[in-house]
Formats: sequence, C-alpha cells, structure tokens
Amino acid sequence: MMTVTIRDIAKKLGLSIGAVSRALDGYPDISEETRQRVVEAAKEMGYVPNQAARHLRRQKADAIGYILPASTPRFTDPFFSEFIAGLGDETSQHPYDLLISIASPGEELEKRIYQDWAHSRKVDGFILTHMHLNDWRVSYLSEIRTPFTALESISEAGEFPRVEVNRQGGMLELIDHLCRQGFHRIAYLGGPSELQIQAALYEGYLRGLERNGLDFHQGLVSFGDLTCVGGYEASKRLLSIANPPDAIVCINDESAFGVLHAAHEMNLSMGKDLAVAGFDGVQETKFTEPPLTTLDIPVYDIARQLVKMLVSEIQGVKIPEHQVVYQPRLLVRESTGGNPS
Amino acid sequence: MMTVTIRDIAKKLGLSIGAVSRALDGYPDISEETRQRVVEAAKEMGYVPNQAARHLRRQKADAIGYILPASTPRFTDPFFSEFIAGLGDETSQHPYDLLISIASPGEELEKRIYQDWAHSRKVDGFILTHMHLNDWRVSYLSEIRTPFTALESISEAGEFPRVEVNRQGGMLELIDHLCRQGFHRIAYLGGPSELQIQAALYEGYLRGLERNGLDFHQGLVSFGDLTCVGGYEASKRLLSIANPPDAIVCINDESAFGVLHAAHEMNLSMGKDLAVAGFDGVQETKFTEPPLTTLDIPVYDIARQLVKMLVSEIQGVKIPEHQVVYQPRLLVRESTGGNPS
DNA sequence: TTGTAGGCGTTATCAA
DNA sequence: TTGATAACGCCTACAA
Repeated sequence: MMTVTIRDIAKKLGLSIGAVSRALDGYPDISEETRQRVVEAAKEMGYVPNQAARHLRRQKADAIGYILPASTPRFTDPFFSEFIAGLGDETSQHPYDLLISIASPGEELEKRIYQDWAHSRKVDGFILTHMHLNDWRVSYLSEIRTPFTALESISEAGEFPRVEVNRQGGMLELIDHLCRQGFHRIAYLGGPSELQIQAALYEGYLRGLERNGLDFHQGLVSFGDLTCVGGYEASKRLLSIANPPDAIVCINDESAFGVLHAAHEMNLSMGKDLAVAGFDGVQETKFTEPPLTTLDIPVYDIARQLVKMLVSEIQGVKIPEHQVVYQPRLLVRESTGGNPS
Repeated sequence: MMTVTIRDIAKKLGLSIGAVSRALDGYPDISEETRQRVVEAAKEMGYVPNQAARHLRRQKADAIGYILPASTPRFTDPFFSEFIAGLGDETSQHPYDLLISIASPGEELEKRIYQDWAHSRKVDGFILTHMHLNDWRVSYLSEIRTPFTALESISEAGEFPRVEVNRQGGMLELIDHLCRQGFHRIAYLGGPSELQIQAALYEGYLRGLERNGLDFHQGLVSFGDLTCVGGYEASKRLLSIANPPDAIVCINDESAFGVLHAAHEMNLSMGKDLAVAGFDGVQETKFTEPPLTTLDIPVYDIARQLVKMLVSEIQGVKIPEHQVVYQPRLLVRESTGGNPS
C-alpha cells in the first residue's frame, strides 16, 4: 500500500503543496480550474489525508469517546447494542470517529481512561451514560474543559448539554396503570443505589404509591444489578416473603426477564397473580411469555441526539436544543393484564 | 487544560527533549538517575503523550477497527454487547484503541469506511465478523496488506488468522439430540443466504437429517433476518403448513425468541408439541419460557482471542495459535424437552 | 492566484 | 550518557 500524500499530488501536477492543500479543502482563493485538476488527481491517485498529521496540526482528533460501563465480563444488555449503533450512525455523519472502551464504573481504570483520552487528545469529547449521583465525571470534565453530553434522569445542577429521560414521570404513569388494573401490593426491583436512574425511579415509585393511596412496605423493595440473573434473584426474595407482592416494577427490561422466569418457576399466572413491568423497551420485550409491559425509550434516537449535541458543543456552535427531555412511552402488554397489542 | 509536552519537562529539568523522550520510553542508554527524575516529573506535571504526534512519527495508529454489521436501525442483538465488551477489554490490555463504526454489509458506505480507515491509517488492522461467502473484505484487505482477523464458520481458502466456530458440528449434535428426544419433523430457520454462518448451519442441518435417516422437505426450510421479528414471521410460515414441523432449529437465539412467541400464540406445548433451539447462548436464553436449548459459544472469549491474534499480527509476531477452533456447547433445556438445568 | 516556510509533538539518527 | 536536529504530513500566515 503506497501511501500518497499531498506532496505526491503537488509533484505530479507541478504545484506547491500549499496550493494542493487549499484546493482540497475548498478554499476560495484558488482558481476553479486548478481545483478541479487537484481534486481529480487526488481521487485518481487514491489520496486519503493522513489523520495523524491533520490532528497534530489542528490540535483536535475529530473523534468522540464512549466508555461502556460494563461490570460483569459476560454482559449482554441489548441496550448497548442499540445505543452504540446510534452513536456510530450519527458520528459517521459529521464526520467524527467513535472510540470505545470498557471500564467498571468507579474503578481506577475508568478514571485513567477518561484522563488519558482527554489529555492525549485522542478524543474531543465524551458521551456519558449511567450517571451516578454526583458523578465525578461531570466535575472532572468540566474542570479540564473537555466537552461532554450525558444521558440523565434527574435535573442535577450544572449547565452541560444533556438528554433527560423523565423516568420518574414514566414510573408514575406505570403505577397508575397497575392500580387501575387492580394491583395494589406493588414491589420495586431496583439497581445499584449510586445510579441516578435508580434514584429517579425509586422516587417515582414512592410518589406513585402515595398518589394512589398505597402504603409503603420496606419488604416490597429489593435491588438487583440490572442483569437477568440479578432480577431473578431479587424477585425470588420478593416473592418468598409472608405477604408477597401482586406486582413488580423493574428498573430495566433485563431485570424483568429474570422476574418472569422466577414467576414461571413458581407457577404464578402472569398478569393475574402477578404483574411485571420493565423499563427501556428493548425489542425482546415483545417476545417474552407473556409479552412484557415496559416503558419504552428511543435508545437509538437518544444516542444520535447525544452525538449531535456533543459535536456542536465541540465545534462551539450553540444549538437551541441544549437540553432535550424524552417522555417514556408506556407499552401495556399482557404481563400487567393488558390486552395483547 | 494546559497540555504539557516533553518540551516542558525538558525545560524544567534542564535536559534536552531527546533525553526526556528516551527516558520515558525506557531506552537503556539513559542513566537510571535521570530516568527516575524524568518519570517523576512527567507524572507530577501530568504529562500524557500526544497521540497524533506519536502516530505521525511512528506511522501507526495503535488502534484497531471493528465495523458493526447493522442492517436495521433498531438492532438490539445482545451478541454485539458481549462481543464489543470482549474487544474493548482486550484492546485496552495492549494498549490499543478500539474504533467502531456501523455499516450495512454490502453497501457502498461499508466499503468506504474500510478503505478510509486503512489508507488514512486511522487503524492498524480490522476485526471481521459476519463473513459472507467469498467476502470481498478478505481479498481487499489482503491486497492492501492491512492485517485482519475474522470470526468464521467455514474453512475457506486463504491463510489469514482466524477464530473458527464449528457451527456445522454443533448443528449435527443438536439434530442428534432432537432425534433422541423423539422429534423427527425438524425444520430449519436460517438467515440471509450470503452469510457464511447460514451456509455452515444449513449444511449441518442437511447432514444431520441424513445421518439420522430423515427425509428433507423444502417446506420445512425458512429464512429470517437474525432478529426476533424475522424469526417470528418465518416460524409463522413454518407452522402454518399442512404438515407442520415438530421441531425448529434456529440460526441464532434472537430468531428463536421469535419462534417461542409464535408458538405461544398458537398454544403449542413447548418441548412436547414443538421443540425449539437457538444458537449463540446469550444470557437471555436461560430466562425465556420455557428456557431455550441453545448452542453456546463463548462470544466474549472469541472477541478477546481475535484481538490478541490481530495485535500480534500487526506487530509481526507469529504466534502458535494462528487458527483457533471453538466447539459450540449444547445446552439442553426445556424448549427441546430436556430436563430443567 | 500561487509559492514558501514554520511548526504541531514525537521519535530517531547523528554528533558531542 | 546526553544534546542538537531532521523528519512524519498537513495547515496556514505571509510573501510573491
């Protein structure tokens, strides 16, 4: 693979490298004719600009970073497939590159990657998800003046661009729905306590109980780790108490899958003896037995929105939609006694 | 963010930038004492090498690329979450970066990305999955001498490093299992015909029928698109023929999820009226109703293996495991009448 | 409208 | 053992 540079093009055309460079970048101070010649020669010779040189010169990477919050080695949440697809599709429109890495939240490695990528200028900005309460990344990235956008669930302090999902509102709607269906002993199956989404949903759960005149019982609250297995185990605990719940709302769909399995094992009639609901609206919820009621959020679109916002942030363009709010859509299915849809 | 360079360190320590550079890279021709001083100062000043400069100088990116074969916008196959996690974990061990993009196989965009990344030297090599029969990428990348490793299912010509999954063997084992369980009208639910895995599995299906003395029926073959929805629709076709199958083997777990749903809708007793099996062994298979028999492959480990092989390929190191073969592990569960496990 | 030249931060090849 | 210096390929003031 003989790499061809602007120098090669210049030599071939008897031009200076400066002229070639400007012609390629479409500067106005170059005659239309030579521009044509240059562009043509470039294409013909298979010229592709050397990224490293360009980055060094421009002091930017034209790349954004996303660090997957993977805690377990075999982690298969379909959320991430969809999210990454969205990130990839949007970045390639701009054109930016997408750098991916993995680190367990809170570990030393995570911190190292963010620092490293920012300081070595591998990326111009970050996409953040799975925010913690008082997330260190927000203050850190603000401090070193590295742009970022985040998927959030709570309006915290700070004026960074973000996509908010009104999880609390979604949860309220769900609790209302369950009450209308006649479920009144509603359990909450959450996630790690440091997660923002956990806090938001739990808050929604409490307010939902209150506004429907239901009592809170500590025994009806349990926590998993966002995986099927975690959901399975947490629901086992919930269902084995003296006065078990007649409904379980889950922090995400994966957890709910575990609940469905546990309920099947106990021969509970789903949607009657026990209602189950998830959160996220992944494809697979439509195909469980019974189909799972869930609060659907447009993961793919959110990912694209985050990239769009980040890119304009990096380029210093102020766009109107600085903070977008998505409202989860309640998909009622048979797992909460809804009609088949 | 004041970026600190080796020049800054040199100035502070009264050394030349050359000395600092070599000290940092651990060259032997530097006194232990100054090396110490330099390393310490670097850490103290928060020095991080500028990637662009390094790449430009070294003519390599220390990065590898993976292009997701996403065809549908909302694509949520958990396979990819796990695969990307493996890629990310292993690349960060080396240390390489992982560049991700998305493109539908066969489209012009796909070709552009491979070319662009290779020629602009954004990446030093590629990870390939979802190979096609006579995949253009193999010949193309060989031609431009860009290293790559691939996840394959068929021993095709070509001497590149690869991980092979013996899908055909797995399928044979599965068919044997179904026959032992008393299922004899076995249908095949495949995927796009240009896919290698499709060819391998179909071949295994045919050989499995033959070695168990079963007749082949064209009507017992149908094709989806590797998604739940595709699996659902394809199985509807299979189950609505005059003499429907008593078992359906699927090209992947996602498709099988769709089959389970269709079968539930038709009130079939799973594992008795109808056996269903998937392929991949994603977490979620353990939690379906009934739990899904599947051929488990270690997606995470495969991803790491591919990166390991690619990195040594890039570095010109010949490693013994040039071509690794994985044997799928048959997980018998209730969807094929197996005992609960 | 085009050419020239300096420099982005490193690494590597010389001398010293 | 260290210091100067020339690239790597590109962009961009400035000069012509």
